[in-house]
Amino acid sequence: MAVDTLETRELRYFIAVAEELHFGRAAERLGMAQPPLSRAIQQLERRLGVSLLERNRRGVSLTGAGEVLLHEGRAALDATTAAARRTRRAGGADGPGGPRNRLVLAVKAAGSHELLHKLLDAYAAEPDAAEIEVLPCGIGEQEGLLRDGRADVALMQAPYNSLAGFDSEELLTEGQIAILPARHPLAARKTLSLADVSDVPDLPLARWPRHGTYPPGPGPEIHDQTQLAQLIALGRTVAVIPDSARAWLWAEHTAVPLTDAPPIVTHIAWPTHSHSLALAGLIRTAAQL
Amino acid sequence: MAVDTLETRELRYFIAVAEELHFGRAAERLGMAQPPLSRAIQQLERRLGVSLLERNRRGVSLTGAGEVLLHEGRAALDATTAAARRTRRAGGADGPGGPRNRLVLAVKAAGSHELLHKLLDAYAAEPDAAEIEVLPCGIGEQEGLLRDGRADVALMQAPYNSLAGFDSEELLTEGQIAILPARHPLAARKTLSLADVSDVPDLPLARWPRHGTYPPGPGPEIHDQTQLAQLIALGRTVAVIPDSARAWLWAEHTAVPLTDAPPIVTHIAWPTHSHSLALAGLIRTAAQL
DNA sequence: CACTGTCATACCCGGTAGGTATCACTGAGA
DNA sequence: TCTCAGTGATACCTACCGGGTATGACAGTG
Repeated sequence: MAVDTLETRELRYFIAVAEELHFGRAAERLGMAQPPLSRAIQQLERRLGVSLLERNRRGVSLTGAGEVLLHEGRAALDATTAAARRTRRAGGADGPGGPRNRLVLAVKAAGSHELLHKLLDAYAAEPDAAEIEVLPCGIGEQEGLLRDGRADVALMQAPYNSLAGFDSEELLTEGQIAILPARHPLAARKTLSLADVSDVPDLPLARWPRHGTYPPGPGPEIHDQTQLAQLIALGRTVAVIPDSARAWLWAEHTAVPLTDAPPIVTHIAWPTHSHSLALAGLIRTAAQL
Repeated sequence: MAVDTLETRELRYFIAVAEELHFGRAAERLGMAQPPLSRAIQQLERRLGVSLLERNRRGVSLTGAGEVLLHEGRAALDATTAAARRTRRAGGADGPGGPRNRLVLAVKAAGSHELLHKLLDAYAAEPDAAEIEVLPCGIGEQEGLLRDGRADVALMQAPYNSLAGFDSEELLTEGQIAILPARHPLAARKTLSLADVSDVPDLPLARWPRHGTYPPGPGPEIHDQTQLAQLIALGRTVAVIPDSARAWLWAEHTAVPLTDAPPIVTHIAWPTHSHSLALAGLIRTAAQL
């Protein structure tokens, strides 16, 4: 085989080993036995002429080239499965008799709710609108969904989401508010600054994941909106979130505008190389909102 | 095999057929016989549950799903070979004893010459600079080189190059000049407007390829700088190019500033997901120029 | 109505991916 | 020091499947 060709199978195998750093567990995850996996990785290293893994006593670690292949390979594997998924969708293979024209729109669950509603209504009114499947996802999951083809287009909020590697169009800029327990003293204020809410001893700031990891700090780690709402209602934390979140405030919550928080810009984003007519229509509709 | 997995081999095969629209020629290009290729495509269609090609009398054409797979598949295949190439480079597999740390920088041949010189000098002065291999390329080839891993980073000029899908940093903004045959009447002017040079009957404007194709028009199609220079010297054409091109003017050329041409912005650009230390150093150096 | 061009089918073969059994090595305890 | 557990590598076998050749089916053409 050519020296700069990789089979998808080889990528899957290497990524499994590189993530587990253990041939046995990687083989189990791949649903195969350990020896053929060892051999496949050896063949890969031999063909590339590069050592990818350091087999030292008690374990495996990545070489520099291995790090590169792990990152580049993930991107390549995502692109490959994206190709398969989008092709299947384009062919209407989702279900028998399913619509031939469908877009999957990834949205952070309960985020940008009002904007999403307006967008869907406006697009549905278009003459030859495709069917839009709304795919609710966790915080910061949109990038991965676009990359591996589970979604075609997403609503993202800068700077929470990274727009790097996607094309995008600005939709909405909004300020941020602090959401506090209604009974907390700070809830009585007309406005607050970031400094006011970031160092309250009895009310540590909630922490959101950024690119898969949580920043350090005393506050609770947040996975979804509901959990956050409950923790605030219980008086355990305070959150800084976009203005449109007022839509889901509870009775025990109080929203106070923040004077100095960075504005949140909601974008509609899609993979750079996309060029389907349905997607173009959706983007045009969104840009006219 | 899982229904949303594609083997690299299948992608190569399908893309060949989709580009040739002819099984026999595609098989020849792939260095194999036609029957196994036909069978492979059938298996692919069956596994995806999607029809990709329309085999009608006298030829083959793409279905909608086929179009999607052609585009997405090209991106995926590029990403895969990029992974292989960059891994090999990271492991120093380029040559025996070759340096472990090397970046390939794609530059339009003879473009941004002065800037490139400054960049290379400044970077070489850095304490732990990697080796930079300058890869001269044709007009608008940088994008492909970055995508399939033949290059790690490129100098691109907006709006000639499309920065979509890459991260980039602005380096230089410059105006444009018209390069004319020295003996032409227009060469005597102090300044010109785009209108002045775009409709001169005896001096049709040279045409550059944009994304692989040439815009229509009477002027000659330009492939490289030297050819352009010669055609201008012969009095056959006029070109509108960035100010820094004064560096390679011939004696028979005259440069006249254009008052209303869009400015050219040279960027340094790299694949979004890159994160090597060497690349980060080069970008930092470039941003400080 | 032969003839040509094109893709599909039938059938065969060899390479290789994957399985099982086992080895070689190393670190941890008793 | 001597097991013993844990890990990756090796040896060997089998079955599948990717690829080749020969040929068929069909349509358009002179």
